[in-house]
Amino acid sequence: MSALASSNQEGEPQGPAFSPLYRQIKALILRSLQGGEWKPGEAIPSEVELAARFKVSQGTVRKAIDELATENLLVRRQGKGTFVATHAEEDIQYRFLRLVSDAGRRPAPTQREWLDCRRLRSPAEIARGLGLGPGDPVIQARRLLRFDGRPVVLEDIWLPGTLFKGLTAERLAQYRGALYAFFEAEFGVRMIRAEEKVRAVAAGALEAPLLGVSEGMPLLSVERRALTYGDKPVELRRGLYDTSAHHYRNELS
Amino acid sequence: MSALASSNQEGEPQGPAFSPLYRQIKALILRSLQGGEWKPGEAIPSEVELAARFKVSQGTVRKAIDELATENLLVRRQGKGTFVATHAEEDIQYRFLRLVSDAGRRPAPTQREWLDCRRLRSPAEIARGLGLGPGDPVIQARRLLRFDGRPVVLEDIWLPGTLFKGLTAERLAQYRGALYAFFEAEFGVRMIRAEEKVRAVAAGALEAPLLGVSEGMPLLSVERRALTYGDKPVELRRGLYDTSAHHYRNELS
DNA sequence: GAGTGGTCTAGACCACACT
DNA sequence: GTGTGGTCTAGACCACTCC
Repeated sequence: MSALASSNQEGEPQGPAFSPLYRQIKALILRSLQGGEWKPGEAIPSEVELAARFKVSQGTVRKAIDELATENLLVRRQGKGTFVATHAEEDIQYRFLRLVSDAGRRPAPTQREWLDCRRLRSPAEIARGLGLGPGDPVIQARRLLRFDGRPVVLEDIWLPGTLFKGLTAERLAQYRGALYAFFEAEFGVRMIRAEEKVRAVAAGALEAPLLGVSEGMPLLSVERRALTYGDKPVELRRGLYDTSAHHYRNELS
Repeated sequence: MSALASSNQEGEPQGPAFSPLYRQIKALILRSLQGGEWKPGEAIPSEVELAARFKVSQGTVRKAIDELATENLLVRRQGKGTFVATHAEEDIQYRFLRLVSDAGRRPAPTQREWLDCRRLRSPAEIARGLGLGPGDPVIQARRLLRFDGRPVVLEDIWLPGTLFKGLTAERLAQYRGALYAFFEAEFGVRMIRAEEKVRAVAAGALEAPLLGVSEGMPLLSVERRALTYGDKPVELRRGLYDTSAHHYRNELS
């Protein structure tokens, strides 16, 4: 028997149904992750250790970890241990970037150019998307991604100012590697999942020259809302993709 | 002990690594699904029954079914049984349609209009995508989807002629419900998963009037390749979406 | 109450990585 | 060899559905 909340004895009539033990364990592990007890890239305690700590069987811990692994919060490595997922991993970088060259290669941007980075008071729409009050400080940055020298992606990024204190254009320009790895290492902000809204739009007079296309040219507009633990939004992004030699790839199942 | 291929005793030096029992069970269940032993919507035998049939423990069958369930091939229903997934289910219809109204509603098309349906010899590009020889018979159909009366999606669909014998414009027009449910019920073809390539394009002179937009207007081009068992391609689709009041929604994780 | 999937346990053994 | 995750088993009990 574990020391955890046992089944559903009594309780309010409209109780939240029934939560199996392994989900309670999962919630505990999640809290440790969120609280930073184990840092991204580090190993968490072994299954037997956790089983002992929580006073449950190894199988129950396993099932909790299984779910966290399929949610990409943990990574299991046979023979080595279970590790906190990180955007710094070579093969996980640009995990959220769905852009692929028409030849099928999944390109890492060959060049990133920061065009702007400023702090300002949040416009109402941005504040709403980030769950902030209107007028709260936000950081806005703009960058251009090139593939094989050609500009393909123009992105505007909004971040909550309080979470990303000290973020400057210099530090952005300096960092090599994926942006989310940077956020993780420098600000302790982990992107867990994201939602995107994709549309076709016409290139505006301001953006067109940056992407090297003519005004009115169709571009892919990709609005992203990235979330961290507890589904808290921590980034808004609006990308304009030139899809004349690339496309947005998606798997349905 | 089971009667199945036991671990990796000897074998060719470059054996395919190691296949756990539950994966072999999974493969067997998959074969039965593919062979039509259980039809879409029907219940498969209970876990204990399958365990007896395959001479393994219930836990092993469970793990096999677990994987098939996460791949959306089976659906578990506590207390009732495990069922073969079907596109005919109310809440699974339009499972692959990522289009959402900007208000956030996930619309079932209020009207579907078939504009064309013909048999022809496959163009080279289509044949390649469907894994056919050039000149093999294919069916091409075109339809328009309306939401709240407004045309939003114009789709061209290509199907292998041999798999969809007897498909006519009349039968298409007659059927109510999702297209994939129709394919499943009438031709025994089950769509398992799909890949999509999304781009922004300009409305052409021919398509623009059908969608009620002006020529040159940016549209979302969605190319889909749908696969059945064994990753065999059985449908190509090219949709043009008017994204002025709708968008393509995607979840990243 | 009978049957189904869902949870939890305890223990044995296998595959893999490090040392 | 030791420790880690991965597989497999057998059995008990729980939650849900239907009769």
